[in-house]
Parts: sequence; structure tokens; C-alpha cells
Amino acid sequence: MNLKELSSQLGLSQTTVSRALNGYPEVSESTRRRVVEAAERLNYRPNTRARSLATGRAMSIGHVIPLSDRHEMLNPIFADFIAGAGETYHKCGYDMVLSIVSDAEESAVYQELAAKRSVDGLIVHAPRTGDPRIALLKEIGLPFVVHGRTSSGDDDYNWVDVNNRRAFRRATEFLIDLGHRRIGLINGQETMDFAVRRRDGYLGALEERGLATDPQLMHSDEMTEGYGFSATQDLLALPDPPTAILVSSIIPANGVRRALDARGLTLGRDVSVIAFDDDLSYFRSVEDVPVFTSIRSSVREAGRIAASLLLDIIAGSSDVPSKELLEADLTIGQSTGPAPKLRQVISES
Amino acid sequence: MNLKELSSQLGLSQTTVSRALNGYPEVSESTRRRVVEAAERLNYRPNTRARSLATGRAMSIGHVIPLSDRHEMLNPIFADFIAGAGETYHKCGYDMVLSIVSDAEESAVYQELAAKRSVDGLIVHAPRTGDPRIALLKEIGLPFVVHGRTSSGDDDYNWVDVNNRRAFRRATEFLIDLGHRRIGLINGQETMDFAVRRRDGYLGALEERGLATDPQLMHSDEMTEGYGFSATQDLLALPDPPTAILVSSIIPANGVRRALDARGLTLGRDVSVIAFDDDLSYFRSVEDVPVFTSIRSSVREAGRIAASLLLDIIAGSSDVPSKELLEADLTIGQSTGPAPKLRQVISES
DNA sequence: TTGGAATGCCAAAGCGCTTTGGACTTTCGC
DNA sequence: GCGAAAGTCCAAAGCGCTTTGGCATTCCAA
Repeated sequence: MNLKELSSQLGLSQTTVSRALNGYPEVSESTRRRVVEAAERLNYRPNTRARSLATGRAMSIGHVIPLSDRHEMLNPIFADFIAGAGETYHKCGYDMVLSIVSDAEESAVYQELAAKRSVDGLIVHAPRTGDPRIALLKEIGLPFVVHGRTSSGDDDYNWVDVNNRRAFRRATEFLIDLGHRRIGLINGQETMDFAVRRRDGYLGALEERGLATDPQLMHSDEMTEGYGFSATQDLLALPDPPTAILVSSIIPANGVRRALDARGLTLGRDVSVIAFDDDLSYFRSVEDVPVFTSIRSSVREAGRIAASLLLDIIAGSSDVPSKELLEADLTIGQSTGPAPKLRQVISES
Repeated sequence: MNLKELSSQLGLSQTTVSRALNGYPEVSESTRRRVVEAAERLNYRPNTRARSLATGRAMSIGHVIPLSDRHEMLNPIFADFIAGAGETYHKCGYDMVLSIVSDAEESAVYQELAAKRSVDGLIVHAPRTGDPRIALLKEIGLPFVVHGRTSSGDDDYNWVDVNNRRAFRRATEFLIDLGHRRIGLINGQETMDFAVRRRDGYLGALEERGLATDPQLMHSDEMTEGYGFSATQDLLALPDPPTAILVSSIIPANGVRRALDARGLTLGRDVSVIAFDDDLSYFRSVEDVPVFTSIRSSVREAGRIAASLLLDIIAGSSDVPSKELLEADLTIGQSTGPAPKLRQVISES
């Protein structure tokens, strides 16, 4: 069923049927009703490819998901982010086209998507510090929104990000207030911009409070469960191990807990842990008091926001560059408590 | 840069340029080289929408990901599956269009994708028992491949699935061989077909070995970390608790371990655990001996297979219906050991 | 030489839609 | 009663590509 057939069945011109369906004013209410009813009945939907060709708008948004070269891993964060973005697209009649490519191919894919005109805009995932993609995309001229930021001087692009620095500063201060003096950091890969900001927040709080920083307390890698486990093992093996650990994601945090359990240490008593929680659906706590004290920010919500920002930009109804900084909130769970020494003092008094 | 411009720059007709780029024989090698070189230099790519309109092929595959109505959750399995499928599409010049929709909208979305002609085929995720989508898609007439199966009588469709029944039968037998007599099952939602097959495998092994089955030992729900935790708590609270637990995914398995730790029980000694491991990248073990004894089957590989099967079907180069049953292998890790009583007997002798 | 196949190229139609630029009819103010 | 202004509809062009059908030219066997 196509427009020609439909309009001939209705005894109307293609023009009128098209206008009727697209809500143009120059068609009478009675014929519009007739057209809409017939379209419904015959299950007519305009062919997207033809429509796109005629309008020049692809009606779809590209997401290019980088696959870590070293490990071929797909960060679970993407799944939730994309779920959020997808909701928005669906509401606005856009499609989402997903390319999963290795780092090396990534810029070629951007070029291609633009040249082939198969998307009207792009979401950029997982920006690195000084990420060359931003300059590339500006040159290409396709509207884009970055999930995260990149710390090169140029801030003239659209982004949606969590206030990572502030979040980690606050979490660190919270631990310091609890009496912790040696605090470990199990960070994400510090080629990623978000990881750098988190480290900055952590270091900033330590310095401000006059505490020593120690490279031995700081780990950085891809945020897997296994990494959380082995980094914690390393931290606990130090001559002067930390009494608290800051973890960059809920997934390695599971590994942290496993390492503590293996050592017979109790989470929240012997070692305090704060995790950054992207509110990944399948890890959401069921308990009244969440397992982990965490800095929380819904990555799905970020997806929704980034998507509607991008659609606004494409529609021309948004000032550019457009930036959105989301705050994360600190939720107290079972995994934090006073530093052990302090705890002793308290119980002795 | 479009075809008209490119061909006028080359002083050739659009026909010839198009044929040159698409590898048709009726163009001389020398002009073909000239054309290819110019296209390269001017960064020309055919407009996908125009090309699709002309050829009638959308050159993209739809994935409709259902969002659980109750929890708005996105199963992390999808991420890895899609990563695998994406690789295949990318290699073959196809795009992947992703729709994330709530259960209720799902069939409407299929109808729409078909009527709008925006995809050449579909992958069906997470089939339920007697899933109505299969009949629907047959009626619609769009090629499709199901990831998993559905147990209604009709088996006349394309699918890629893991041999869930066999996998759970083997895992159960393995535990029985270790002396376990009461074995818990922490299954996925049993509205899902895969979960039913797993339960069947588990029950089949018990019955064959003459062991009693006990509904109290069987849990079924969405496979979150929290569910693994609370189901384990319930199991341990039974008057006659299980000495071994079979878990349907690595994610609730983390919750299982947490519950055991909380009770002061040691994984693999006090309670044995086997998890079904979809080989989710971010949970892959780093240890030499994996943490969990598991039945493993790469869901990413399943994605690759399903995608290339679908492309073959679209190309007409595959017999239909086409079915692929993948076997899962049992990998012995640290989480299993002889049943506690037996262990006593062994150490006393 | 010459007829017939290759070879190498092109003009134009067509994919299914939107949109431009009328054309015809009705309504309305004066 | 008449011109202007709405109101309602349509034919045809055009989006950028592929593909059909055909036209020259060259090559070779007869």
C-alpha cells in the first residue's frame, strides 16, 4: 500500500492525501477524516526512504559505540543510556541507528554516516581527553551532542554530563569526615575524560583537607568486576592499606566486595566503600538501605536529556552550544562507616 | 557531493558512474579506476535514502528490544548480543536500527517498521512461551530470526538458541555427582521460554536420578543482582536448605554470593553454585580459575550468528526455516565442591 | 568486406514521497 | 452584483539513486 494506491482508492490526488495526513491546513476537515480513516484501515504508512528523500531529513539519529580495542568490551552503561535516548526518539518519530565499531574505525564511520546522509545527528559516547572526534564532527557539520565532555580548551559544542568532579570531591570529603585518612581510588580508564575529572575531585578534596596523596592508592582501568577485585587485593596488600575506597562504578564495586570478603573484612566496618552508581537497572538495590553508599546519577535520564537536546538542536529550537550539567546525589548505604581507629576510640569511650 | 555532480565533474553519465562504483561489468577498467579514485577524493557516498528507494532494499535490520513493563529494565544481555550482531551488519554494509519499547507497544512497532519499509528484516528478542509475535511476523511477511525459541507447536521459523535444557540438565547432574541432594534453582522469569527450558532440564535431571523436587527450592524472577540476593536468603532460611544452587545468570549470581557472605558461608564449600554465564564482557573473570563454575555460552557469538543467518535469509541464500542450536560448555570454577556431608565423610576417613 | 558479437557508454524512466504553483469553487464585504 | 479573498483540490516537478533499453564503436570471423 503506497500513496498512489491509497489516493486512487479515495479518488483524491496524492497531494491532497499527503497534506491530509501531514496536517496541512489546506484540506477540509471532512476529507481529512476520510483520508485518515482510510489510511488507518488499509494500514498505510509513508515509506520512510521515499519520505526522507523528498524531505531531506533522515529522521534518524546515529549512536556510534566504541568498542575498546584492547578488550572488545561493550560498556553496560551504554545499554541504559541508549534505553533513555530511545524513549525520546520513539516519542518524536525518530529512529536510532547504532554502529558498534572499534576505536580505529570510529572517525571513518562518522564520515560515512554524514556522507551517506543516513542520520540527522549524532550522539558521541565516551569522550577521551582532547578527543579528536569533536573537531572532526564540527568540520563534518552534522549536529551532535556529547555524553560527557572533553577537557581540551574548546568548549564550543553541545554536551550532557554529570558533575563528576564535584561528585568525587563530595564523596571524598564524606569519607574524610568519617575519619578516614587513607582513601583508595579505583577509577575508570584515565584516558577517558570522566575518569580524569573524578580523580581531580578526589585529589582536590584530599589536598584541601591537608591529606597526603599517594599514587599507590590510585588505580585506573576498564571498569570490570575483575578489575575491582584485583585492584582491591593490591590495595589491601599495601603496608599501610586504605580504610576506605572510592569506586568508579557499581560493577567493579562488586569485585571490591568480593575481595574484602575473601580477606574476611566487613564492608562498611573494616573498609568503607563509596561507589559511583549509574543507576544501572539490573543492579538497582532491592534493600531498604542500599548496599553501597553511592554517588548516584541515572545514566538513562542522561540519555533522555541528550536525545531531546539533540532533537531540539536539529529542529533549530535550541541555542547552541547547549550544555547540561547534571548533579549526582550522595546516598548513604551500608558500605560506609567511621574509620576503624576512630571506631575503636568511640567504642572505648 | 551527489551522483549528478560527481558524474558531471568526470564528464561521464550518472549511469556509468553508478555502474562503475557498484562493480558492474559493462564499464572499462580504466574508467572504473578513474571513477573510484574521484569518488574517493571527493568523499562521495551514495545517499542511502535515495539508494534504498531505487533498489527497494532498506539496508538495515531492526532490533526491537522489549522493556519489562513492571520494571522498565533493559537486560544487559541485549548489549552483548547487539554488539555481536552489529559486527556482522557492519561487515555487510547494513545498519542496525534499534527500537526500545514497552511490551504493550511491541507488536505495533513491528507493524510500523514493516509498513514504513525501514528495515529488511528483524531480530526478535526474548521470546515468551507461545509468543504471539511469531505468528504476527509471519503474517507481516518480513524476514526474521528469533534469539531463542518459543514452545508453541509451530516450529516453522528461524531461530538461534542455546541448548538450555541440556545445559541445565548437565549442571544439575554435575551437582548430584558431587553428592548434593537438595539443589536450589534461581531461575529467570518463567514467562520466558528459555527459563522454562532451564527448569525442565533441572527437573529432568533430578527426576532421572530419583531425587525429590521441591517447589520451595525454585525461584523465578527478573535476573537482577538484588533478586539473586533475596532468593538466596529465602533458600537459606528453609528448614532444610539446599547445599547447592543453580543460578540463571551471572548477575544474580553476584547477589547469591553476597547473601552467602552475609551468612558467613563459603562459596564452593558450604554452598556450591553454578551460574549460567552469557559471557558478558564486563563480568568476564580475570582469575586463572574462574570464580563461578558455570555453563557458558557467548551471547555475543549468538548475536553474530543470528545476524548473519538473517542476512543470508534476506539474500535468499539460506534454506528456511533455518535453526541453530548452540551448546554451552561447563567450566569448573571455584564455586563448586562436594556436598558438605560428603565432605565430612571424606575428611573423617 | 561485412555481419554479428562484444565493449563501453548514455538518456530517460521510475522508486514513493513532498512541495510548488496553479486552478477552480465558494464566501464575503461593499 | 461584483471583485477579492478564502477554501479546496490537483498536476507536475524534484529528491538522488538504480536500471532498462539502446546507441555507437571496435573487433573478429567468415
